[in-house]
Amino acid sequence: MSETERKVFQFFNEIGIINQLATDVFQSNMPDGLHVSHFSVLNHLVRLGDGVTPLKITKAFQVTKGTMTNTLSVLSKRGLIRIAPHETDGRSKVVYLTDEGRAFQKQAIESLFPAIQRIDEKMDWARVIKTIPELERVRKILDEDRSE
Amino acid sequence: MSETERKVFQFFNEIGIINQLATDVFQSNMPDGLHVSHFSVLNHLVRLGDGVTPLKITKAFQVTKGTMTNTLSVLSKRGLIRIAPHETDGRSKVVYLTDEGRAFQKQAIESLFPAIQRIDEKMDWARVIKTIPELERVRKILDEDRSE
DNA sequence: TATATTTAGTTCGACATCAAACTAAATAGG
DNA sequence: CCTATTTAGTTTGATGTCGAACTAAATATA
Repeated sequence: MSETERKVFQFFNEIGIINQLATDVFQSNMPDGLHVSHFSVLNHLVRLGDGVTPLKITKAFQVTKGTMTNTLSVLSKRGLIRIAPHETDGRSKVVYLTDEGRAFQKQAIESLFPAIQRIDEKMDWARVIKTIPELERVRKILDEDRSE
Repeated sequence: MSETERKVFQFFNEIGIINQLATDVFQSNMPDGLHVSHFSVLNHLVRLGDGVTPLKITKAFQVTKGTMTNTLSVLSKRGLIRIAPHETDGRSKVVYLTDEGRAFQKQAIESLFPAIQRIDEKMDWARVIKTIPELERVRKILDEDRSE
């Protein structure tokens, strides 16, 4: 294994650990029985707009359709989204945020601010932010590779 | 939400997506019924040395003891590790790699080379590698924050 | 138009993971 | 020493996720 290959593995390893640590912090701030995945879907709908089909969300998150069926049904039972039949396609459905869903998303994000501030002194956010373009590049390449 | 906060969320979001895409590639290269988590434990033992207790591995991966019990029992049933009683502590055990376990780890890593080469043209590894120190810094800060 | 194929979503069985309760061994405090 | 507490690991029930089989609707093709 070459030095470059070793570094590449280290890169993905660091990514994996950071993801796990960050997800754990996030998860510990989720209320009663809600999972990060539920928040993620709500967040997606807030940021990119609701009124989309389950399949579109499935594609965005790169999960199976069965997983999304489950996630959406939990959100729906909680009253955080509303699932309506599709106007023109009898196979399909359309997902809408409810007011409760929007409120939850907002509150969940705010609940993270203490954690961010806790590590604020140690973290040099400017440097962290500088890595984003490169991460975006990597993400896009991996994403293209997947769909080819 | 400030611009910096927005960027911070974007950073962790990119990390999450990259992790998922990379994990999926990795998982699709795992043979018959083995999971990335199984490989990760083997890899950990190869890199940092075997002959350690389950609890130590549990701490390293930041999973619950129950999860590690399950992971190790799968690896043991597959003959990839050997679990022996602890010499001096009757509550504890010691985990050793078998030859099969070492071979599997090696083969699993090699199985990734095609995927790496596939995206090699598009990816500027030098730039990717340059982000590692910053990722390490972030990882360490999150890790310290967790244990405090 | 009638049939075949594709597409959207659900269901099912398997498994990783978690939190919490539990067992057994080691250690601490009296 | 004896009891209480801590520690290492297992077990149990719940849940998120997956892959594969399935249903129903839409579209393509003949």
